[in-house]
Amino acid sequence: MGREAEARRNDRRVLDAAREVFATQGFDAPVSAVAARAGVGMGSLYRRYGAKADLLRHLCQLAMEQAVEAAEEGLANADAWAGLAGYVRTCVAFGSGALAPLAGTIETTPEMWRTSRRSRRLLGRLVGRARRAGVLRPGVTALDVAWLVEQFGHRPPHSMTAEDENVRGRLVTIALDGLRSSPAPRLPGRPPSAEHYERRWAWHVG
Amino acid sequence: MGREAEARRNDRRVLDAAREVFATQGFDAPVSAVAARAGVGMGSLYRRYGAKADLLRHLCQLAMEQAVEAAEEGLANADAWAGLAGYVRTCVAFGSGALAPLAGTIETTPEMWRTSRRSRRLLGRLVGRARRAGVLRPGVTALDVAWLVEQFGHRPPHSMTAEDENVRGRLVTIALDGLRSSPAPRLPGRPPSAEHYERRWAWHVG
DNA sequence: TTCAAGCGGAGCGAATCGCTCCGATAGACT
DNA sequence: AGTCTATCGGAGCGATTCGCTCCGCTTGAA
Repeated sequence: MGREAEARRNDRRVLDAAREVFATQGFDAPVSAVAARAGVGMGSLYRRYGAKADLLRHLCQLAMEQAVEAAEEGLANADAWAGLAGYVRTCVAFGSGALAPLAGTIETTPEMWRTSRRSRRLLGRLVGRARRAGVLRPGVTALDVAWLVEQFGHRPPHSMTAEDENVRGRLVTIALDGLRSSPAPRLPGRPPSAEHYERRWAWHVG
Repeated sequence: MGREAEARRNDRRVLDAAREVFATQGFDAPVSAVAARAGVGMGSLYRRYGAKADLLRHLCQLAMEQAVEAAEEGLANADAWAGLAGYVRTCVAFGSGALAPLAGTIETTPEMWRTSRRSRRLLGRLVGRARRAGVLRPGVTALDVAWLVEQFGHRPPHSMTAEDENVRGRLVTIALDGLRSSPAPRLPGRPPSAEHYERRWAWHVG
């Protein structure tokens, strides 16, 4: 195997190892654990990613691209409900919300913001279509769905504002009504705000 | 204020501060942060709790007692569904599942095991009553409800076994059906096992 | 056979954390 | 009022951990 091929194989291994190590040990797991898991030396890892934050950013970017892909697949489904349900299942399955604890701990690149917004725009279309088809519970917004996805693969949030409580109250109602064998009433509280959803990712220096 | 009263006040302050600090910063937050938040010196904190693990164990114990109380309140409600729903809402509200990441990181005392089992027995009665009343979705077990509560106040799990996937698949279905304005089908997968539920808390030395 | 590009991992410096120890403080008792 | 002493607060110690660098070694190419 040539050096070039080995480099590509190493990059793949590092990415897989990073996903697994950070998912199981949390994001403050040592970089050496990632390198060991990948069967790669620290030197190779740090030549590819100049710092731990770079690796984490790349992981975020890949996860968001995966979410975009899931949304496009959902929209490709002719059945509006099956498309939305498939999106949620897919995102939860690959742990889309698992990177949420990183919010505010790493600097976000413009590319990350672009991908995030693209993902949310696609989800908006998915939800809007379901609403127009009449298969969606009244009052449910795209951000409700985004929060729901994120909640399923989440450690306790780093800050619990009144808006967070509002969001959680909605999710609890959803889960409760899913549990109950009866028709579903309208959701309580206010719809989540996009500003609140984004603000968590603002980087706090120092 | 007498020394005795000050000691009691300090104990309360430490507990409140610990809950807040660990909830917002995670369980590896420094003990000094708890002391600072409580407005108490390290000496006072460490005289009451000989080690950080002692403080965490006490926090677990209190949370489980709160869950027991919530279950008893639920059973006191004549309406079987309202009782169960109230239990879930209460547990999620005070972050009953927030201590789950501690599983396996601290030694569990016999008293903790007793309270845990008492809590689950009460939840079993709550769920059984709802089932007999016909207000509960078919196939839902007490542990389904326990997992659901825990999932809503959770960072990404430390280990993702096949059984974890099974559990998560159930929760996703519940949440999805809560989202959907249609009657709810039977839950997929197998019911969660009590052994799996408990095993996470086995202490791994070293 | 020689060269150098790329690899692995030992180890450094810094930062952090759990916990101890002791001077300061303020009720309790005479 | 004066003394005693139980309790308080927090500076600092020792140990651990982690991000990252640096260098000797491997291995494919010329």
